[in-house]
Amino acid sequence: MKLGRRKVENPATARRILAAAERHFAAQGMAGARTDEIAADAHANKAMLYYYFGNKRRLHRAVLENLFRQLRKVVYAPPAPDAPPRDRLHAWVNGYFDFLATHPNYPRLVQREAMDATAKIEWISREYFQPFFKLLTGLISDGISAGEFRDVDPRQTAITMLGATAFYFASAPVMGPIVGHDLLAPHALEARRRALLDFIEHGLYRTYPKRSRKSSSPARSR
Amino acid sequence: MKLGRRKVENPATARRILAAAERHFAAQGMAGARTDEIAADAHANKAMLYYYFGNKRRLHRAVLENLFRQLRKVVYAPPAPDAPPRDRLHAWVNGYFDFLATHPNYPRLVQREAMDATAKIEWISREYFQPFFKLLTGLISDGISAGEFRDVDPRQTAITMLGATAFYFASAPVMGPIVGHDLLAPHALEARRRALLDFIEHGLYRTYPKRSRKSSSPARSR
DNA sequence: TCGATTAAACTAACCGGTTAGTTAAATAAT
DNA sequence: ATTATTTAACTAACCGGTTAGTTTAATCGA
Repeated sequence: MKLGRRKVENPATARRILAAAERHFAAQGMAGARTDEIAADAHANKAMLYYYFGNKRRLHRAVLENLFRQLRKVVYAPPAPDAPPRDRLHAWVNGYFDFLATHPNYPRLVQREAMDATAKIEWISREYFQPFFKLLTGLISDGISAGEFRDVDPRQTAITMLGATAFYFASAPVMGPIVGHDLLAPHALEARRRALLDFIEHGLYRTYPKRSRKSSSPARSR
Repeated sequence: MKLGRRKVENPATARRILAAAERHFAAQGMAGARTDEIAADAHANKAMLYYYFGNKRRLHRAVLENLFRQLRKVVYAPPAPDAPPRDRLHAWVNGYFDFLATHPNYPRLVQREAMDATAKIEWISREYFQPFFKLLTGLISDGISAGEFRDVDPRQTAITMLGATAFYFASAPVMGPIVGHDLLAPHALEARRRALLDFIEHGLYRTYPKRSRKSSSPARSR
C-alpha cells in the first residue's frame, strides 16, 4: 500500500492558530472573538482553523485544555511531599502565581468560563478544576490538623485565595492604565507576590514566621 | 395650544428592558447577549430597545451606569464619619458585600468589563471606579496611620480585598453546582461574609478583636 | 535517480443563517 | 389634534462554516 505525505505531529500552523485563538478568546471572549481575525492573526487561512479544530467551540476548548494541561504539570509537581503544610502552601501559591504570570491569558479565559451561565463546563470541573481545588483545600486542612493554620473553613479560604490571586491578573489589562503602571511588569509582579503571600500568611497562619523587612521571600525555588 | 401625551419620567417598558438587559449582559456578555432575547425577556418589542436606548452599546452602558449609581449611593453613605478605621473598614466590607449579594448581576458585569481589552471604559474608571478604589485605599491608609492595621501596601491590599470579595459572587453560578449547594443562598452568604471578614481581619489588623466562637459579627447595621 | 502516486496542507471564493438596526403604520393618551 | 408609545415587517451586514480546487511533500515502483 502506498503512503502519501506523512502527517506531522504538531504542525506549526495549528500551533499558530491555537496561540492566536488564545489571545482573542481571552481578550474578547468566546462570543466576541472573530474567526476571521483569529485566522489573520495566525497568518493562516480561515479554513485551516476548521481543518485542524473542527469548529469555533472545539477550538475554544482546545485552547482551554492546552492551558489546563500546562497548569496541571506545574501544580501537581510535588516538590516536597512531606514538607510542613506551611511550606507546601507557600510553594502552591508561588507555583500558581508563576503560572499566572507566565500565562497572562489564562486567568481571563478561566474567569470568563466561570462566569458564563451557558457554558458546558462539567468536563473542566471534573477533569481539572475539582482536583485543583481539592489539592488546595486538602493542603489547608493538613495545615489546620498540624496546628500550623488557624481553624478556618478550608473551602472558604481556598476561594478567597483563588480570588485574591486571579483577580489581580484578570483585571491587569484594565487596572494597569488606572494605577498608572504595568501591573505585569517584573517588579510589579514581585511586589504583588510579596503582598499576596504576606496577606495569606497573616490571614491563615496561627503564628507566622519572622521575616526581615528587606527580603520577605528568601530564595524561592521556582 | 394643545399638548399631546406627556412623556412619562421612567416608563415601565424602559425599566423592564433595562432589567432584562442586565440579566442577559451579565450571563452572556456584551457580544453574546442577543437583542431579540432581551426584548422577549422584557416582554417588549425589539424596537423599544432602540427607541429608549439608541443601540446595543448604549443599552449596555445604561445597565452599567444604573448599577454604579446604586453602588455609589450605598458606599458613599458614611455611617460613621469619625469611627475608628477598623469599624469603618468593617462597614465598607459589609456594605460592598451586601450590595453584591443583592445585585447578583453586578460582579459579572464589572468583571467582564474589567477583562475586556477592547472596552472603552475610561469613563467608568474616572467616574466610578477610581473614587471607589480611592475610598478603600484611603480607609486602609487611615488604619495604618492610626496604628490599627499592619504596615501593608494599601493598593495591594485593596486589590486583594476586592478580588476575594468579587470572585465569590462572580463565579457563584458555576461554583455552586461544583460544591453542591447554592452559594447565593442566605446561609451560604452569611458563612461567606464571616469567612471573608475573618480573613481580612487576621490579614490586616495589627491586633484583631476578640470574638466569641458563635457570633462573629454582632448586629450588623445593614 | 526520477517520475508517478498519494495524502496532507493550504487557498480563495462563496453560502446561508443570524442579528443589529430601521421603518412605516397603528394605537393610546391627553 | 397632537404626540408618546407600540408593533410587525423589513434590510443590510456580519460571521461561522463549507466547498472546490491547488500546492507541497512523502513514498514507491522502475
